[in-house]
Amino acid sequence: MNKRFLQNVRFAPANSSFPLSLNDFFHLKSKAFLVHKLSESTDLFLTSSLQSSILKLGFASDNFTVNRLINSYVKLRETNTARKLFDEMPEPNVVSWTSVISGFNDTGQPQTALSVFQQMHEDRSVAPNEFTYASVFKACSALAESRIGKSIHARLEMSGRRSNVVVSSSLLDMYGKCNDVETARRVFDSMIWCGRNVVSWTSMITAYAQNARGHDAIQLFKTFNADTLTLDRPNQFMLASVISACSSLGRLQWGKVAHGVVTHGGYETNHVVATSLLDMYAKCGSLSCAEKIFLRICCHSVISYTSMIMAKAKHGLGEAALQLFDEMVAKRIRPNYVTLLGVLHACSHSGLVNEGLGYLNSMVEKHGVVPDPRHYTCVVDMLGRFGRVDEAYALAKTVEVGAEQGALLWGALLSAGRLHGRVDIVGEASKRLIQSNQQVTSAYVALSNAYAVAGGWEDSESLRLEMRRGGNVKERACSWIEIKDLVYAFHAGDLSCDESGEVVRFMKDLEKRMKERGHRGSSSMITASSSVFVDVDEEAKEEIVSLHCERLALAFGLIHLPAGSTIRIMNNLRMCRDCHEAFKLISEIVEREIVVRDVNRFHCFKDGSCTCRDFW
DNA sequence: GTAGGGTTAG
Repeated sequence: MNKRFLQNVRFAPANSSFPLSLNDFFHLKSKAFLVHKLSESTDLFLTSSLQSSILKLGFASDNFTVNRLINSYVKLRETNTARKLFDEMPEPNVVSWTSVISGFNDTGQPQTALSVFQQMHEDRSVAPNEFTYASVFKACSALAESRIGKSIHARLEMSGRRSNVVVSSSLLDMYGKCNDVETARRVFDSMIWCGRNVVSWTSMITAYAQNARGHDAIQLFKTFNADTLTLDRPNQFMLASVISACSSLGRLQWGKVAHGVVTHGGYETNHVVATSLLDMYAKCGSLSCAEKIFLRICCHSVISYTSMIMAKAKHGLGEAALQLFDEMVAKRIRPNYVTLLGVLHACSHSGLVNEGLGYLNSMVEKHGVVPDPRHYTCVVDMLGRFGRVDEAYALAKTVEVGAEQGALLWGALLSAGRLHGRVDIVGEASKRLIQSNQQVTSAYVALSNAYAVAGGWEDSESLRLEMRRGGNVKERACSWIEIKDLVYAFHAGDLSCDESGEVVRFMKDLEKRMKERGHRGSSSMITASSSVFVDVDEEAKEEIVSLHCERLALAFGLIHLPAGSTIRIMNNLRMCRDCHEAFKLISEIVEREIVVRDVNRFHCFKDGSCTCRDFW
């Protein structure tokens, strides 16, 4: 062996599992061998050793070899070294540019990826190819940056370059992530010319699922399965998105069917699929199934723990959620901002107010998570629910917030003011919402009612007039219940079900029993029940606390309530400060376990006729 | 040689 050559190769420490055999050293002069080793390298020490050889052997000016070296560093997430090599290239080619762009994407630096693309555009010496465009659209997706994405899309169209399935998939994914579902669909439809594969179908299903178009997502999944042109079968990516669509619709039966497909396809052990199933069961009211899935996950992540914490929190099991959080921290799984939102949510929905404040104040110090407006909104909501409205207001005023997140913050305060009859707080929150052009209709209605309650009828009337002139029409709130595999919908103000009969009798009985137990919020149940014509109650109906449908239907079946009544009771119970206590009591009355589910995120469906059978 | 899709909040 050439002694001088060996001096150029850095050797690994004695205890390292260095991936070059003695035999390999005899081939180190060969460019093909170096390139081959680079593509295999999963070891920074090996890649840097190979780099030394490349330099010494005079391959530094060879684009092909240097590109391989750049790719090797990119795979090792050493983007700074990759960038340095790139910057030193006298004439980088399109692969060099694209490798660097894709490297920044893969290491969570999409902004830098876009700036490299911009530099490439200004440089003008090399034209981007399909690979470059696919990487750039991916960067735009990560940033949800539709303005830049659209201009690059236009540049691609003008270049006359034919799009392929990968470029089009990344393009439609970008539009989906930027909430432009219609353009995403147009791209998907245009793909009939370049062909579609399981990735493009998944991207479109995901675009629907992530943009509150769950029915369209499921419809497209059905079309995919019926499509005779594709030989692809649903894989773990597609199933995770379909399950997410079922969650967003709150359709337990569809979710169960999707679970069947998961089991049939052998994807139950995939942790992303399992997490989406967990979330689906929790959102569709079946906490016990969610827990079963959670216990089966062998390799837990921050997301699986966060989903389970959130599930318990939403089902009113605050202490169990906090216990799970402790377990997660003990396992050294680092919580993120969503986990802390779950923890605060747990405190908020279980009356653990001081604990919640403690978590908010120690987030940075203990978990390294800086509270953002969403965390403050959760705490404002928590303080407001438990009557500490002034503290909630004081906290809200300290939060620096944009219009969109401000709507949530001041919306939470508005609810608190309304719940506790604080006209001043309702007025303040409503004004802020109207000024920032957010939730204007809700704010007008709340403010008008607040004036009316305080006796300011003229102010109230003039506000209503102003609201009508501005064309602000209140959308009708809608709730629904799934019994077996059929869905029944009920609109606010719809009096088709017997309001004054069995529902009110049931509520009065519940109120009596709660008073006997010393609970104080019960009077608002009947107030809400009997004031369905007042706008403030219409507002309240948008913030629905729902019950586990199937069990509840069975439960209420025992006391012969019509199916629609359950929805009325749910809406009325939402007004009750001790609603979890009320649920417990109902469980005892009907001798069935009842699980609470929060359907705030769900969207009004239009088609109640779909059943499990025509889904699959 | 380089490229695309999935799960967690409100």
